[in-house]
Amino acid sequence: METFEKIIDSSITYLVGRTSRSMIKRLTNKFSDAGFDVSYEQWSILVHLYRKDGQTQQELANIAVKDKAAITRLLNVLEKKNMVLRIPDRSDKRSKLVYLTHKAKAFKRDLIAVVEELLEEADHGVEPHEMAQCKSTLNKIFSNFDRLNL
Amino acid sequence: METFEKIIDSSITYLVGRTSRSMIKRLTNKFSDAGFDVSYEQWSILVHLYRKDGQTQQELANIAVKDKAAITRLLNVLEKKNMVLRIPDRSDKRSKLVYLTHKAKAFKRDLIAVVEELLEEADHGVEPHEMAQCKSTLNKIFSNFDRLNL
DNA sequence: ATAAATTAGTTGCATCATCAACGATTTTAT
DNA sequence: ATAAAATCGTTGATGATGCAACTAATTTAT
Repeated sequence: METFEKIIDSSITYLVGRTSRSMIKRLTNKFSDAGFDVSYEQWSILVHLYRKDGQTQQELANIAVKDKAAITRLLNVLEKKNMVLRIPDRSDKRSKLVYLTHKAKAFKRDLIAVVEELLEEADHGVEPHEMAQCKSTLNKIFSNFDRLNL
Repeated sequence: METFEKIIDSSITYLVGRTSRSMIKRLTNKFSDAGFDVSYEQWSILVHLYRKDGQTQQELANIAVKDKAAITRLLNVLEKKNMVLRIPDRSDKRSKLVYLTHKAKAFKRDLIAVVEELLEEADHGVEPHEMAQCKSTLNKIFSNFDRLNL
């Protein structure tokens, strides 16, 4: 039945979803194989701090596209693992600034190397131009829904 | 710093992940707005039953690309909502066959209509050929990781 | 024919997500 | 100046996920 082809197997929702899950699974395993006790979700916070240390939780929520409650809990985990510190912001007592620990900084190079490896795995059989085109289309689709999710 | 561009904002991992989450969020809201108490995950089971009723839980796990434990729990929820029934398979006592209830069948047309609307929303500003190309690339990337996740 | 391996489904454990409500603080509007 | 609105982070409730261990049933291998 043609309808099901359209809404399942060949739907952009299905294809994006399963691709996302397969990448997350692969990255989880690669971190673990490399000896790091860091989940994909924890990485998705760390990487933003590697780029810019000392952001507020709200800033992290926005950039990581997650709920601020989710950030609170991920940071609880990262704090327990001695990867981050929460420092009250002197100029705005509502906010906390999140900083990487020495331990987290020491992992930086190796974690990034694992992710770069993963990105190369994704490229297999995909021309650079084709990948660029795919990213561009994904950005359009994301924008469509991001706007609708207001 | 060029590295961060590469591994975050413009990485296929990040783009696929956020697109997936924005689509799921949108679909959840659309179901809810249309008056259906059905989550994206529950839909992802129902749709396979709409295509072919009476599948085993293992078949559903394979086709939905989820853990069989996840299927068990989603079916518990769907059963409580009177959307599915689990019938022991007479020819293999280990298996259960999952069937849609009348209630679930009554929702079929409307749920599919909501999803078709969602897919149209995704298309905004994206040429048909461009969308087809994007899906093709996503399939390649999925295959790369699916193989590696063995 | 029977022991060993495999398969189907469930459950416990740990992790993560979203939503709504809340307290504390800051911003804005009058 | 002060009352109302908005913002930041936390918490509780609920739903979902993956992995591993387990039971029951079926296949397979000898």
